Amino acid sequence: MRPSLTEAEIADFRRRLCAAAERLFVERGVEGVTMRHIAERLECSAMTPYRYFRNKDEILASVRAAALDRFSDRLEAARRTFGTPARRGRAVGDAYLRFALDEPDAYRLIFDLSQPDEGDYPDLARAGARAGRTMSDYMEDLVAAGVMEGDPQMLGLVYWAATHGLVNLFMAGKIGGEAELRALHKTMTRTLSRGARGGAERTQRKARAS
Amino acid sequence: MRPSLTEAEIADFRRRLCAAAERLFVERGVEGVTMRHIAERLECSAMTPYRYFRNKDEILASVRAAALDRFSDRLEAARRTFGTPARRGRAVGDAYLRFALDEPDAYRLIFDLSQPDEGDYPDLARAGARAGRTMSDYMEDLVAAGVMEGDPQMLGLVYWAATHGLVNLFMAGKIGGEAELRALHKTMTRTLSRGARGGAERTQRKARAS
DNA sequence: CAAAAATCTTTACATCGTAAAATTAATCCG
DNA sequence: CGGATTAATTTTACGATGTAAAGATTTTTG
Repeated sequence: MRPSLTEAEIADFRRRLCAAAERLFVERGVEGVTMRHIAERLECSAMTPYRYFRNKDEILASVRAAALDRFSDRLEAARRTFGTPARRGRAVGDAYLRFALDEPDAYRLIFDLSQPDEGDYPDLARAGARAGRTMSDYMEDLVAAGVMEGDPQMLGLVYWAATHGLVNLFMAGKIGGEAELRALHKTMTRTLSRGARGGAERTQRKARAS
Repeated sequence: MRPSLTEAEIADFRRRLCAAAERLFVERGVEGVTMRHIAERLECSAMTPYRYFRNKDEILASVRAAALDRFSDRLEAARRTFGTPARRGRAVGDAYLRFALDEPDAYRLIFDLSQPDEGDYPDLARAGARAGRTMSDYMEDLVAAGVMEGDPQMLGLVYWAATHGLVNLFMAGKIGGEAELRALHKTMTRTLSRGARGGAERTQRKARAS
């Protein structure tokens, strides 16, 4: 009988398919990535992808997971920077922004392709969790170094949320140019860390008083 | 000849159509709001809506603009609260969160129905601009009262972005419950205003030194 | 009552995701 | 070599979607 597909063949096809889907996303936007267009790029019929993915959503989840992993790679690389914890912290924040700025397609892909039911796609869940962990690890560094005070995970969420919101506003054209965005982000970072440190000081003062 | 539709008739039909679209969004989610379903609710043919709206996108833009206006109403009502500027400030922040919490459908509607090309829909643009202005006005209050320092519009953007990000994370189930969300938001608000005030103090110190 | 014109409905088309059936291709066994 | 077997792929088909074009309906006016 005809030989079944090798694990490697499957992996290879999946990779090529995801790459095609991503190029389509970049070239034609979200609604340009359709089964039939993907198949066209791969020079196969519209149904062939269904031997490699359950459905379109699984494809999108896979593409998104890959992008999220590239994102996490960048953040983690920044975290391995030499220098004081505070400097490393700044490096991670910068890395976030730099990723959004010089790979805007990947960034948009991560957030535009999101769907309500992430739970059904383990790869995506893993990638999402990893990115989240990277952000809170980064905060943990700062807390350990006494630069910030509070629950690192919480601080990570807030910082991440604020940065993402800023990038969103930038991409929607609500913020002038890259320079303004960078300035805003820097101010925000300073503000957040000063605010958090202020909190620590007050906590100390309170402790001393009692 | 047959009489043309009154301005009032048109407005009425538009209102009913938007209401139907919104109910569909709430009951069946984004992808449940289709031309044919809307028409069914209105007991007319699938093509009738096209006498009142250019296309589906214009309908979505209209629904979204209405929701945005309700949102702005709430924020502006909070801004009219009695008390110190700081108290009013907190009231607006709380109003934002309260809106997201007790009208989650309206909140999701505002952000889920967003599309790349808002420029083609003046109503939506106006509603969006109004909401943005409300946020920066709120910040202006705080700056005028000396609670914060910096460009109000910038502060508004950051605060709005961070709050929105927080709500997003909450709705994605990344934050435990409402209590946790409220706590996070409160911490964030405190952190941001302390940070901003810290910035002001430092600026003063700097000014005195030179 | 016929003409005119505005509203509304019907029909039709391209596109979408994908289920089911039909086809092709590659291996094994006699 | 030549079916038989079975995995991979393609073809065909279906129901939905947004909406263009054509047809039907309704109401006012001469």
